[in-house]
Amino acid sequence: MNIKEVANKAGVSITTVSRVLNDPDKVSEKTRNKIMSVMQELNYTPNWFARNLQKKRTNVIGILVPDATDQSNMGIVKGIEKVCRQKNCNIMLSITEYSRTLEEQQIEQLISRQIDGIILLSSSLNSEQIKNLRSREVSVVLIDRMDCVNKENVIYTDYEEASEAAVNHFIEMGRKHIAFVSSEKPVHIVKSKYEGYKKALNKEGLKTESKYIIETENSIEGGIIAISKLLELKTRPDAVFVADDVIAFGIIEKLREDGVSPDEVGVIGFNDLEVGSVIEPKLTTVTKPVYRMGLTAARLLFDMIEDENLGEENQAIMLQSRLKIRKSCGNKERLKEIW
Amino acid sequence: MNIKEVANKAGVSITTVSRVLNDPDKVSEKTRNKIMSVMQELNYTPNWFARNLQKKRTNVIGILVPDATDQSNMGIVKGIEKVCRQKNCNIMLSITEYSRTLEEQQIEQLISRQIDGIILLSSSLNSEQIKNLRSREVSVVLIDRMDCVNKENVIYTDYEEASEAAVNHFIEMGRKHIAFVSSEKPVHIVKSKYEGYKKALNKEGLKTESKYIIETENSIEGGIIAISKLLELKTRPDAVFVADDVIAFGIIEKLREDGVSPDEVGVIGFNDLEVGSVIEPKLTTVTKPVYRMGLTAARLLFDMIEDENLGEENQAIMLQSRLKIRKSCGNKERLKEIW
DNA sequence: CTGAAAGCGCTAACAC
DNA sequence: GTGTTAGCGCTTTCAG
Repeated sequence: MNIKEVANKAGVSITTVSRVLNDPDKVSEKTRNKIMSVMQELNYTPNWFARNLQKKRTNVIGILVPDATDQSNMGIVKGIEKVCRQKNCNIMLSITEYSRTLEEQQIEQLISRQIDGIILLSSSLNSEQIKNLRSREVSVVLIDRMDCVNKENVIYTDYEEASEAAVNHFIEMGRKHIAFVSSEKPVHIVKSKYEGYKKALNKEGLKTESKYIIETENSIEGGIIAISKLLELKTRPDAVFVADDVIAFGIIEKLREDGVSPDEVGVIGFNDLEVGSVIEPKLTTVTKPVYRMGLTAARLLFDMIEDENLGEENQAIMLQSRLKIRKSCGNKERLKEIW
Repeated sequence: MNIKEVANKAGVSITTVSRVLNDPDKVSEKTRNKIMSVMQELNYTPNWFARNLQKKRTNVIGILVPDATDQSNMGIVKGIEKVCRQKNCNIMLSITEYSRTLEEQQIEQLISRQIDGIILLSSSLNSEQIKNLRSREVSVVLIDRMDCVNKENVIYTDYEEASEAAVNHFIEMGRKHIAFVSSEKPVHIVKSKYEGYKKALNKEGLKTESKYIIETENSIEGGIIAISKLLELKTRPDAVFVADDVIAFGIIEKLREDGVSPDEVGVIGFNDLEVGSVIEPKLTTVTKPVYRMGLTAARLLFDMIEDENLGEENQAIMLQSRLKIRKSCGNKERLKEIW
């Protein structure tokens, strides 16, 4: 089923058929109607490939996520999708499993498919590789690569500040031994959070102690393992700042089972996953505006795709995170709680 | 940058260049190396559209999910992606928001992009529409459309049986007033679960009572609202079978806050989300083999794409769900608990 | 307002 | 082993 058959059946040239597809106004209403009904009848769909052969844009963008079951990642994807739908654009989704090699391959694949642009979530590429992407014919927007600010287009959250605020909250409550628990990846996010943690401690003249810095798996199980180690220390921590709510869930559970109250060991998580409000004690956490990050990233990308000039200058956009105080941190007054 | 330039620079014809791309063996090693180095140098990527213009397959499949932040959905997608990666196939992801209209549009879009196949998660289309898809040139696999068994290719879980088993468990424990809480969508899943619930009751000569059947939003909040209604009844239920863990989380929370123990009101959820093991009391739930469903669906789809004959006969594949007994249902013995 | 014809970049017979 | 050539289905000048 192609344009030729439609043209034949309608008794016109293929040019005219093509026109009703691209410039309907330039065809008389009569012929247009005729052609359209023939299209219907023949169940005709224009061949996308033939079409794109002449055009520059494909109306497809790629999204690379490390993990498709990560709630935060998918919240971002949801935001991106929203914008794509308005733009009549399709999404190619690739999963990188936090592996640089996989990510490289997937990017090559996507580029070879002539996508218009690509959004990288917590990319594992080094900045050199990211820079090289600019020589290819795709627009690129990074999410959560704070190290590329000023060099690339990037959307991120003020992880460092937010983390500092969280740890500060512990300090204000008089906690002295504050632990930091995170997964290994994504590197840049973890690093920022750690910096914020360190900053808060240093401001108060406290030192980071390696025994209080735990790296674990990004899962509930990982949290249980991490807190178990911490509880075995001679000097237990009296607070734990956790880089991801999922890990915090495990920590909270273990603490509850061991009968350790938030007064003894406070916990603050990160990302504000919905279930944090259901566990006991309810999780104090730092919000991450995932949906908005997705929207913003997609809009930035389309700005670049649609306006060559905008592609030239890099734009870094920082969105805000804030502390959401609930019970798990041990705060009794909860003056700040508005949730 | 096209094949011609490469050919010129390498001093060969475009055919030879094309051959190193498609049939490297048919080119002498010398020329092949020469051409490949020129490709590198020129940073050449073959034009995907020109290529697919002659070929039948595009190596892209579409996946339609109602909600990208639903853990179960994305677990399935992960399984599909695994297979796609092996097959060197890309995924176009579309989100339907449980809307039939949106779904129709997205499918049209995808088909117009000449995808090889499409996997529909909890589709909202009616069976007529699904049937019509067969006249288009895409292979289709449905997930969770039990009503289409024997008529289409579908992967599903024995929701009905599993639900019956869950409700039976309540009955065995002596519960008399068992409520059923679910969201409105996805219709077919909810229906199956309800059937299982009904079956279990009827077997024991119990009747379903409309006051115990609650439809709510698929969220924690929805769960809170639902259980609140139930608690207000003159005759409170002594057990609640919930169609989705997310709703169950809300229910558990409300019950805990109100000081209602699992002995008074037991709860069993569905889907086995990871956090179910962290809340208090730990959630008894029914597993859903999401990852395996994804794998299976993708393999079925590729079988059809790769082997015309297999496309003819429909295949329905049912995977198993089972009850995972923890504390929330009020089971004291927990003999069956192996988790 | 409509049509003829020249490609878009690549593949696939078919020669040499 | 390599090149010539005819399309794939569509868009887009350029004439009429």
